[in-house]
Amino acid sequence: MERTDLIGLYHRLLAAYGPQGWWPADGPFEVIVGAILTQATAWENAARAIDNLRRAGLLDPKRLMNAPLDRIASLIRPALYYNQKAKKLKAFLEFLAERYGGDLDRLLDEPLSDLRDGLLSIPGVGPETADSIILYAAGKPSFVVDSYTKRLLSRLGSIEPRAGYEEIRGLFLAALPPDPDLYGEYHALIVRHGKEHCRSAPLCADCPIASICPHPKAGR
DNA sequence: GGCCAGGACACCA
DNA sequence: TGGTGTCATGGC
Repeated sequence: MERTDLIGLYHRLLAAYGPQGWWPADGPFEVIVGAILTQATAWENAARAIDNLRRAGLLDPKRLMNAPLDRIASLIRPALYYNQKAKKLKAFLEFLAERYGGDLDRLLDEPLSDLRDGLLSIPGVGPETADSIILYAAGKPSFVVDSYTKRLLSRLGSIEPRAGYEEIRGLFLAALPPDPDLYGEYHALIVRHGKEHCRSAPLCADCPIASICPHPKAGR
């Protein structure tokens, strides 16, 4: 495996795309709702679902907690897998109520590792969703790995195609200073790049990081 | 009309 | 552990 200069990669992406300003949300609770609703779903569809919740006055922990499950599900239909995601939202709110008396600030003030363990204990919250919440809602340095991240590092030869989530996250944690702004911008840049380049195997023509991409068809 | 989005989980061998 | 099916909308 080649070792990719992850700091250098960050600067290349930043130079190519500019700051992305993630997460697109108004306040930590909206970040959390968005993190769950965007699972395996285009952000535009998740955003529609969030708008529906907002118009219904349910973008609030207590009010969403008291809303019927089928009411939530019908509002978030655009977000795909809406029945499952309605249950996931409820599961998060039950966790928040039982462990923190419904106080979101108390949850987000937890030390990073405790916060991560707590979030991962919630059914429907896996590592990517947990790290998104830790990073973008709590503002703590936990790197978010998604399918774009995995595909990019695999393309660059830094990981085996079957590398697991924690292994990939560990590469970034080891290479970068624990800066939430850096992590947040980096993840957003990887997503931006992934949407626009290298979707299918031999691509990379006019790719902004082609000069460090070992792929034969990279236009270097 | 098919394909795929900023995953997680259950089930199987 | 790793592979695979399920969930089930909307835009291109």
